[in-house]
Amino acid sequence: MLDRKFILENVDAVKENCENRNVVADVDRFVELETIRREKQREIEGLNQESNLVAKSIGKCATPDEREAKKEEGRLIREKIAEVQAELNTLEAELDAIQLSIPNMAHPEAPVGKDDASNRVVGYGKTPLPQWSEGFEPLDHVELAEIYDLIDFEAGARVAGAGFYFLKNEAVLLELALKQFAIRKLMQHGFTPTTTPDLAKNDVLQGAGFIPRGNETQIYSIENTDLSLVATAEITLGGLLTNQTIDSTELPMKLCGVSHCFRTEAGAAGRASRGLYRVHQFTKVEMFVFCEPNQSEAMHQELLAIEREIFDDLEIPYRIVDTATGDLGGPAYRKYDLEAWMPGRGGYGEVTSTSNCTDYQARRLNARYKIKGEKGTNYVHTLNGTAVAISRALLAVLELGQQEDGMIVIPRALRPYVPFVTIQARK
RNA sequence: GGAGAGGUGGCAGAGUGGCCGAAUGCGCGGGUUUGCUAAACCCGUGAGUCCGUAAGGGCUCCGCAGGUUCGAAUCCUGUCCUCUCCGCCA
Repeated sequence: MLDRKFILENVDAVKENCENRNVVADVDRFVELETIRREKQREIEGLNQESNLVAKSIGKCATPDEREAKKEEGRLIREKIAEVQAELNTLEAELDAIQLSIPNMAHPEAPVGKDDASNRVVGYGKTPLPQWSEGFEPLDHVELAEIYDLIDFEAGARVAGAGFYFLKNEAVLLELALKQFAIRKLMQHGFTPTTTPDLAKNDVLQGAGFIPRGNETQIYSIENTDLSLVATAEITLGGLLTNQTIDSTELPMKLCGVSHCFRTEAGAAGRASRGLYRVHQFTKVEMFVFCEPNQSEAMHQELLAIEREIFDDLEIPYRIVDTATGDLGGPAYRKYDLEAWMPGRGGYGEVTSTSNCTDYQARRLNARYKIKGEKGTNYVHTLNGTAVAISRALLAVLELGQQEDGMIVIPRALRPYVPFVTIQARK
């Protein structure tokens, strides 16, 4: 969330930002309420002071009568405090709701536009688009999965419903290979590997900017608990520093988290994509960084560079997209996506996403840092980026690896991790 | 899952209704002394927030949320977490 004082002092900029991001938030109402809240807050503090003074004076009272009079005085003040406090609580609740709905400010260079139509392509990967002979029709991964017996969507549907799947045979080893490959690469780049819980408390979800319950939620929640299945390890890794103040010497803290990711994909039903592209569960290796504010832009470039390296190594052609304001989501200040070429859909499809969330998540999570020898603390900046989302990466590897002679060739970068170089058809 | 114990500042650890934002020790910062280092000694040392140009002052915070009271780290309720023992289990 944004700082309340910042909102008050930058009303026009905040409103314009909401508009650019295609978000409806009642900023005017916020300003109105926050102004009243501040007055009430001061009133309460004054009353508390009075109350404290009365309480302290009681010990020095000479006579019992004097004592009783003071007690009565204190009692009255307490009643008054309770009254004002109740008003304050009502204000807080409404303020909090509005504050949550106000998105992060956007990077001044992020393309302005209502939706993904305004996304800007800012680069391409090293690998050229595949060239097949005239007349050769590449299959999509669903067809390939059938012929090579790699994924069983029907069994997934029988067991858990549409959007679930069983990986089989070489696909299982490829999942493990992609994980290994990504984790080792990140370790080389100074990331500490972790596996994270696949569940998190709803507070933590909210801190990361996810809404655990509600009609449009992406999140599966666990009945009779305040836990939800995570949609990404970004949630759990961000939660790592909840209510923590760490020393600046520990920054930047670069973490890599492996988790399962669960998404309801509510509202996406109509345009649900075929096969592995949009599924309810997948495995992901995620990058997450806590850093000082002046480091975050450079870190963001570093995360993007690592994503490029991974997909260049996997010999997957892609383009880089600078995400438009309207498509950023709440917490992101700036976001780059890598979109891989997917022959089956004859177009590009998102495979990674890296965001600089500045202090937007940190404020809600209350994640701070302290510089030794200096007074006070400050909010850290948080960044996240996909290293490999297995389902979509696997999709691309299979579709791009298919050969006209009927084999699927595995990218060189993965060969150290699997006991095969090609996959043969089974059907 | 059951029984017990406990959660206090960077750490250890006092504190069972007002003299406590919190003793003491360690650590940390500064200084004195000393060929250097060390030791010894002295001073200082939590965070958030509000008012103020500042000096300074107010408010809040002893896991978290409520409650009792003129007054709560201290009493009560709930909750989370940690430890010990038992049960179960990969």
